[in-house]
Amino acid sequence: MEEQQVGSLHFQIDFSQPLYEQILEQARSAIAKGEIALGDKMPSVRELAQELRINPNTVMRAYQELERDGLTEKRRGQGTFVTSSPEHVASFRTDLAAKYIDSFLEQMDSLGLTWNDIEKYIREKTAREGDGL
Amino acid sequence: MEEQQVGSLHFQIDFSQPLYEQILEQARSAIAKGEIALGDKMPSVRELAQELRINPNTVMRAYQELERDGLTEKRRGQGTFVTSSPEHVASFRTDLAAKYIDSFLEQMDSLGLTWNDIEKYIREKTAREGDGL
Amino acid sequence: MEEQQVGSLHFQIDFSQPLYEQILEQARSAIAKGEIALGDKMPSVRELAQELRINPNTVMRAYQELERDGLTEKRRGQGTFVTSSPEHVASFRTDLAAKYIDSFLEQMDSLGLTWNDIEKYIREKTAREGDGL
Amino acid sequence: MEEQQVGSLHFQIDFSQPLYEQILEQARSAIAKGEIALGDKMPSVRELAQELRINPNTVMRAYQELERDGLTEKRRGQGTFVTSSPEHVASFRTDLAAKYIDSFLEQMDSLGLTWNDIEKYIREKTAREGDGL
DNA sequence: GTGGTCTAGACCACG
DNA sequence: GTGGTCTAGACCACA
Repeated sequence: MEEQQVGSLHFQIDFSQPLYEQILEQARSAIAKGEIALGDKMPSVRELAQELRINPNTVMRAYQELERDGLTEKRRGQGTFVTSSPEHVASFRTDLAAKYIDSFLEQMDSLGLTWNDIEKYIREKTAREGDGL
Repeated sequence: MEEQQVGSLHFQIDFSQPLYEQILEQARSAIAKGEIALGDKMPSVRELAQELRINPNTVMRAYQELERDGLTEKRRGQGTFVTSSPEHVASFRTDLAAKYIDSFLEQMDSLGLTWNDIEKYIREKTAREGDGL
Repeated sequence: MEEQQVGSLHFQIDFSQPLYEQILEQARSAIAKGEIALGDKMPSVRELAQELRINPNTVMRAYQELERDGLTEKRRGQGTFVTSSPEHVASFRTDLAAKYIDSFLEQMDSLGLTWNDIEKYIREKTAREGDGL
Repeated sequence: MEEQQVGSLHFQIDFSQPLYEQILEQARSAIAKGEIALGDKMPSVRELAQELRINPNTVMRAYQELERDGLTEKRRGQGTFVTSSPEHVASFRTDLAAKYIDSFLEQMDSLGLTWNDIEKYIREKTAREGDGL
């Protein structure tokens, strides 16, 4: 239940999953949802490591992956910045979503469930939560 | 692209994922979809290991998990059998599906995608494939 | 001047360039030139680290990059293997070569040299070395 | 895509490479190609730093390197000037070109590519671009 | 045995 | 100050 605010980002990490993956995914999500603006400076590797009380190498690994995905850019001696290209973000989002959806459909198919079954579940779930759960 | 038929089951394994998980999931799938009938005998650990050319311990681990899920039962001196209770299978299927769906919705939400976006993607995909691609 | 033979590979490392890059490039080269056969097992991370007397993490970083390039595959608990797909190797080689050539042509252009100048230099060089230098 | 005109020179810098190297190379290129004439005054360190909005130390480092290469001279109280010796420029160009070519040939060799392969690629590329692409 | 993750702490290049 | 590379050494999951 570690919940941390660092600059305009907030992180929640637990120790049952690789830390660098959690940082990666939460940073990705913040960028994809626009919670951190295009062109903005990310927290520095050291700063983030200190705040989350983890090793800088772990943060760096996540940051390298973000850059490989085209979501951030490093500027020597200045820090890490969110890409200022909306196209990069959009195409990344689309690609990842497609990957997630396809693998989800495979999972469902492996249980013998059809798209109708899924829609039904979602409708029920929405109704339940709409009722104030 | 290793594709193997063992008794009434067929397996497809690749080495970039935990082997025991793949066996587990593919056996689960066969039971959930009725590809192997309720009450039927599963291949023995040794037989399956030999056919797939993997370590028996790896198969064993998958079988233990299946039994813990209530999908199979061991009978002393006879081997491992698919449960003969349709209720077990049904409830397992529902639980797992709910788990998959919830985690999928979380993934989508982390990318800032709504249920409408997902439906649109699916419709397009279905159309594409329906056209004979 | 460290020169090392490890299995069918040989490495030569110096400390004026990132070690992981040197390992990466020399392993790439061995695969591209067929010095290690498709499908063959690479030295394990630990083994290579021990032979080259460097840290396993450094080797691992190079290996991760190789896998990202599609030149190797990891098999859990078994080790790292050269891809068995000749297409992967061929396309990797082509892409990388194109990248090298393009950037070389830019360098030459920045010095105001034309393709003819380059050919002339090469012809002279070949002649010199053919003369037994 | 920062593109800047400073006096008779123009610079294009990105932040994913050492800034001082980019300035060095682009200044070199301008001198080698005669875009700035022999004996001409270079922009002052301060002026260039201001225009490119980078740290003066960074520009200084590039200028020191240029002088070490014999391409420029500092004159007390007057500034930095392009050398007025065509021989200096010519020999520098030849040396650097040789260095580039040799290292390029090594790269190609590490991929198992011969001079013929390279020529073929170049011919195709030229054809493609000649067609008006 | 294999690879994967993480820590602590060092030193370097760049701005 | 920033990120980049490396070491030494620990613990984990998988086969």
